[in-house]
Amino acid sequence: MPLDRRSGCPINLSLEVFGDRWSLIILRDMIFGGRRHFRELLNGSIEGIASNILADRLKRLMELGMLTKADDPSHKQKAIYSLTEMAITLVPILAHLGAWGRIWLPTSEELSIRAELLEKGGPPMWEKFMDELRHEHLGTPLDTAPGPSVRATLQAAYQAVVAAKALNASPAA
Amino acid sequence: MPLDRRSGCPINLSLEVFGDRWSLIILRDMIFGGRRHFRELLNGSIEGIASNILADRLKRLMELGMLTKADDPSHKQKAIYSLTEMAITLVPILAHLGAWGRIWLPTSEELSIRAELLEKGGPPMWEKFMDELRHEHLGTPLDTAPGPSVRATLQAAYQAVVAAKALNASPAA
DNA sequence: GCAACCGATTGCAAAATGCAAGCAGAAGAG
DNA sequence: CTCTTCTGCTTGCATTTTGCAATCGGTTGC
Repeated sequence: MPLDRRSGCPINLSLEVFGDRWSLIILRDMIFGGRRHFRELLNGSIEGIASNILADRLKRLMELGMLTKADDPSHKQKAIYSLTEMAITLVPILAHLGAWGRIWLPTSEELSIRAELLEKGGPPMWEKFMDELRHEHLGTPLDTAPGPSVRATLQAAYQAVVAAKALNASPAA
Repeated sequence: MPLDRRSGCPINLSLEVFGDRWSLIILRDMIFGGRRHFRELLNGSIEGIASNILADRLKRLMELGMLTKADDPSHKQKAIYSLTEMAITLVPILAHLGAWGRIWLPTSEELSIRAELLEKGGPPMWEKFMDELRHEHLGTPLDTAPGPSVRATLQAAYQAVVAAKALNASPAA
């Protein structure tokens, strides 16, 4: 999957970066799922990526400048992956993509609630989320008011839907 | 390339629709380039898609509900492809994608001027463009004021940059 | 009549993907 | 210390997708 520069068109070049089935899934799991380690990404995503593909994509995303890799000080064998600013600025695109998919595709309710919330939150919420990601991955100071993180908010909404569905499936006697 | 529903996540489903190298390029050429025929798409795109891939993708995009196909009354062999509302609502995503690519990737100046203009125009310009596309592809009445179309505006900017570059390359004696 | 053009299709080589197994080394439990 | 588990990642191999070039039956313009 070489970046063979088929043309200098911004859309084409963007597609050469994540116009495949897995790159954006990996970034999604890092951004929204907070995953930082190889195994987390391997076992964590619902879609079930193969380990060789994951290794290849991580390498590729690093070469493209979307990720960096560092040793985890707490474990000599662990590598920790970080998003770069380039990857963090994908948040608005992911938000739009999620919103579009939610409208037009057969999404599952519990998995689309996050997209809905992110859409409703709009650019201010995206900015807050990006600020949090910068803090988490780049070490920059948080300039937003303390409180529940955007990721925690989204995650809580997801859990609430899952719980509600479980309740509906087996209602209290 | 089956839509095998790896998961009901909106982002994942979106990727199963256009998470490949060509689908979005075809849509880009239809949306921004105004191309409606097989040959126009085949020869028109700078990236040079193969005819079998183009045929396959057009079929797939039709099955997904992004395109429709009709006979061209002026030519018994010509088929005319139209965007559906589902495809037209990709405009904001394409605008964001173009803006992102323009910042982070080595785009060429003449090809990125359109992305820049579209970004500067913001949501109002996107809405106007979508309205024009609906008129063109779905036959709905235009509800915007008459005047130069968004596509014509973008195209003119592109031509201006090309002309300026040519002038720079061989300045007047 | 005849070349150019229409939307594709075919055959084939090359590349990407998916799957399962395995690797060396480090950490944790007992 | 030993045994098991976990770490990121690699290997081999079958299947699928892609890219390229040639071609097809039919239509159109001249």
